[in-house]
Amino acid sequence: MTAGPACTGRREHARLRSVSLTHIQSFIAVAEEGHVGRAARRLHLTQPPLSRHILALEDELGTRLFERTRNGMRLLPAGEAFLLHARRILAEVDAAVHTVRGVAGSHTGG
Amino acid sequence: MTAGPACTGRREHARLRSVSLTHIQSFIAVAEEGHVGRAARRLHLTQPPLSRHILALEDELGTRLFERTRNGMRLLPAGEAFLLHARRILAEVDAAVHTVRGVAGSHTGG
DNA sequence: GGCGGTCATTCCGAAACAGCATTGGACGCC
DNA sequence: GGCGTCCAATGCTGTTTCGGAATGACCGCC
Repeated sequence: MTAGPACTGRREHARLRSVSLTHIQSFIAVAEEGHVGRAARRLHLTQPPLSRHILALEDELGTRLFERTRNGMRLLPAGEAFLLHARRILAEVDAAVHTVRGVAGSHTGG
Repeated sequence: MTAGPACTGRREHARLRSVSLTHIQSFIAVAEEGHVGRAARRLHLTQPPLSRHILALEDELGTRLFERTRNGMRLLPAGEAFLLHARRILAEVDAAVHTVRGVAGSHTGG
């Protein structure tokens, strides 16, 4: 038996061991800006870690999300598909936070 | 009052600086198990970090999500509201991964 | 009063992360 | 064709974050 966590005995939510909201945010920024460096500034980050975010995401998904051109990054079809989901995920998180605050407020503050 | 990075100069996706998919996963596990320790085992984790995840989430949301009883953790209304969103978020992530793999496969594998 | 079970806290070592400096590739210019 | 420019990728290092063992605090039970 493997010694690592690869037992797969549990059927939790599959792996999202690596996909993080930070990576998703980074992906969206790069997709919208078309440049890693510019997206980095928008996120108050520097270029190298942002570049690594994208690489990690692509590695996790097993597919290239962007085409590297000499003008920057262009979305590939897989990237465009992911972008739709990515936006929805962040919107869901936003909604979750908002909802909880609303519920809490109505219960504590009337 | 908190003097954090409340500049809000950028109107990105607001803050989700702290809310992470790991925390959401932890929250769901605790909500379903009703015990931090048991949820920890299910996640192949130990109790202290999991306890911290919940505390961090509650801190981030500004509200208690669970009622601490001597028998474990019981969901408060705010927690129940968050649970619905939490499940949807993870499902969205799952769908995103699935979709991207599908798109990539159809483009590379024919 | 001792015991078992629960979550919260403290401390420490390891892994992850961001940033700096640099490299490598592609194109335009002269 | 060599050189400078613009872009992303990589090596390396300091810092931060994170997980885990041990411990504390609380409560019911016997």
